[in-house]
Amino acid sequence: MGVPSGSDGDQPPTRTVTLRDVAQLAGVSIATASKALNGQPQVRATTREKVVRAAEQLSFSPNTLAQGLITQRSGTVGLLTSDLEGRFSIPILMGAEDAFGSDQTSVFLCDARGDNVRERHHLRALLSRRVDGLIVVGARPDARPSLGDLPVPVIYAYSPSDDPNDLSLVTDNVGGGSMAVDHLIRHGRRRIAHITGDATYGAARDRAAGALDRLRQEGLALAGDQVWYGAWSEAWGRGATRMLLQRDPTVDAIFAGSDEIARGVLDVLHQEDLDVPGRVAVIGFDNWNILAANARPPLSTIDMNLEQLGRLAAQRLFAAIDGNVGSGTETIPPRLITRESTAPLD
Amino acid sequence: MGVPSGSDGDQPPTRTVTLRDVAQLAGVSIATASKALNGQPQVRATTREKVVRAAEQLSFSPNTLAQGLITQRSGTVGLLTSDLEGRFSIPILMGAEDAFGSDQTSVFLCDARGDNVRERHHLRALLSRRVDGLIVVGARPDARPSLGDLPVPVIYAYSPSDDPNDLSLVTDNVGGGSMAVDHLIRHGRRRIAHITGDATYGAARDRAAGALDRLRQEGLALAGDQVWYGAWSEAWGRGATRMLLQRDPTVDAIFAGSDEIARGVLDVLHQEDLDVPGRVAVIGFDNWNILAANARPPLSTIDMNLEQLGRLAAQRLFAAIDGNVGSGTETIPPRLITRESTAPLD
DNA sequence: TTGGGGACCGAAAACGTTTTCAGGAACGTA
DNA sequence: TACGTTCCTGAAAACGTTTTCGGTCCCCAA
Repeated sequence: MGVPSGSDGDQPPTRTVTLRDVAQLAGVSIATASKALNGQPQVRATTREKVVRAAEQLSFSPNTLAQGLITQRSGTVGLLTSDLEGRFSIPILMGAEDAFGSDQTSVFLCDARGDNVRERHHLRALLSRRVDGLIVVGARPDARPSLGDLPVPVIYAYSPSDDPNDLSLVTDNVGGGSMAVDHLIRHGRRRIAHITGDATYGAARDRAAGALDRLRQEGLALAGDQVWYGAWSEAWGRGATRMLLQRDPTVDAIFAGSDEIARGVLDVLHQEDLDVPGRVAVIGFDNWNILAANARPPLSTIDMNLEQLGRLAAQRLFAAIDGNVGSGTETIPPRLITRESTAPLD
Repeated sequence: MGVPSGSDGDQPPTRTVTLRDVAQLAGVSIATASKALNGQPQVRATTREKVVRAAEQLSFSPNTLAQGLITQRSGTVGLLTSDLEGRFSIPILMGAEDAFGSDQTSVFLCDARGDNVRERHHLRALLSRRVDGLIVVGARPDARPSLGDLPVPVIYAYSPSDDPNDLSLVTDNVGGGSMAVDHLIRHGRRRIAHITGDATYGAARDRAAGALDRLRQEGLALAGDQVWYGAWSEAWGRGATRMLLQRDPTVDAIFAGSDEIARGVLDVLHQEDLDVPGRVAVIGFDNWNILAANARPPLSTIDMNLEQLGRLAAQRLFAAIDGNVGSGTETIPPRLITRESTAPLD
């Protein structure tokens, strides 16, 4: 277990091959070797060929540190997230990584764990590494303090910056809420209730606002007479549903503020022998696959398009690096995922 | 939305401050400035003070690219994961990031998405960036092809390398399986069944092996007469439980191969009005918090200590970078999480 | 007064690239 | 033959550090 051992082929400490080696093997100067490999036009086709072959033969790989030093572009960006643990950072991060990966930029991942001093520490490190830009991914969709003026462009994702001069990308919770309710209405539901999470989250209030808005347009009242704010948990979903059924047994659809809550809702509806979606339709929020797709029945839900948000953040960052800095808040539209927990009332 | 706008204070294009500026302000040479800031002894206390003050005043931050160029250490490592999406990579990644973050090393995150050519592409990029080492995080706990001889040390995490000369860190599935069954036995259970996932996963077979082993020690037979291999899904948990109850109604404990499966098991037990844990105890695997902690009742489970695995990977990589390269396979012990789905039979 | 030695400092080389610019070769034209 | 072009190549500077090594200054003992 972990036995120290010299690497297998204990070669004479093979210096990493440099451009000089390539040039030498190709019989040209370092300058032309560089130009040949970078596709500069002012080099004869035959010499370029020679150089390329030499580079391949030595399996040369240019030292990006050196390149970055002179071009003043490191080809790296920082991804500063406040909680890796949370399920929201990950898709954003995937989208961003994907968008960058197809370019030549590499991504530094930093997790501040919601700690401010850790964030500043990582920030220092990233700037010291001369990243070309950075994306700040928040933990919850409420505004966060701006990092202020930095020598590189910054994009805020998920949590918007509190400074309107920064560029922030956020999900559309109002739109999502109204989209969920719209879906239920289209399926003929009239007695629609809303159970959601912690009211201190802007996301909870926004989704509720969107839902109420859509109901009002239709001239409908909220079943259960109130928005059931509580916690982002399955247990709250169960508890609220019991109370709701007691207060208003005529409910025929429940919009849950998260898939977790929706799971709790489903659980109690089963206990009460209320058929889903025959008797009561249920729609969740987040499209957290493990919860939504495996529910019984599989859960219709609103997808916030987080991966797209991540990709867009990457694109906006590129633009900013190229000088097109933007500002303000851009909103990503959500997407309805229909599964079997919602169906037309017949 | 995204209106291009020059940055607020349109300062005269503020060149990033370099060591030369610090030296100049402090009235010393670049050399002494460097030595002063790096805590080299051969510099008078008063001059060091001057330099430090100048550096602060200009908020100097050393260019790590330049440093890396000459010290031949970039202070970066690559984290090459095959699927970010999967829930197993994340905790490992968190552990590693944490361990590195407390050091001065930054982490390049690369997601190969299970694609081989993407993996090679990222590998090239990382080597070009002169990372000091890298950690390869697999998607499933079966062996994966070695990356072969690289100019930097490599640690394989979760998925071991198929080359025994590499150093791999893996979870202990056999131990986990036996730990789960042991827990059930200690609670007086005698009719223990095992429902698990896809038999092509080494993890499934290993956990089953550990479970059977422990049963054999106790002279017990498996309830249901077989290991119920199937899929890593809630649906399979439900289906298998129904079959199991039909075949052997005397079962008093179920060891599920994953928390997802366990959720399905719980669901059917509730439908059948079999009290958990009064009548049947249930234990899961993975300690996937969202599923386990929110189950009804909260689910006892086996935690694979993935975060610790990530941290250990970071430590081993450090050691390797410092010349202490290891080889072979190191196993991380699992941990029992007891919640309310298991209890003594009375 | 001289010499030795310690403490401190700075000039310069080095890391591996890119880019500028001067110049050589080859060629066509007057 | 002389000259202007065009095409290609290479010397050298630059990027921002670290590190080596020789040098200066000062102090103290002989």
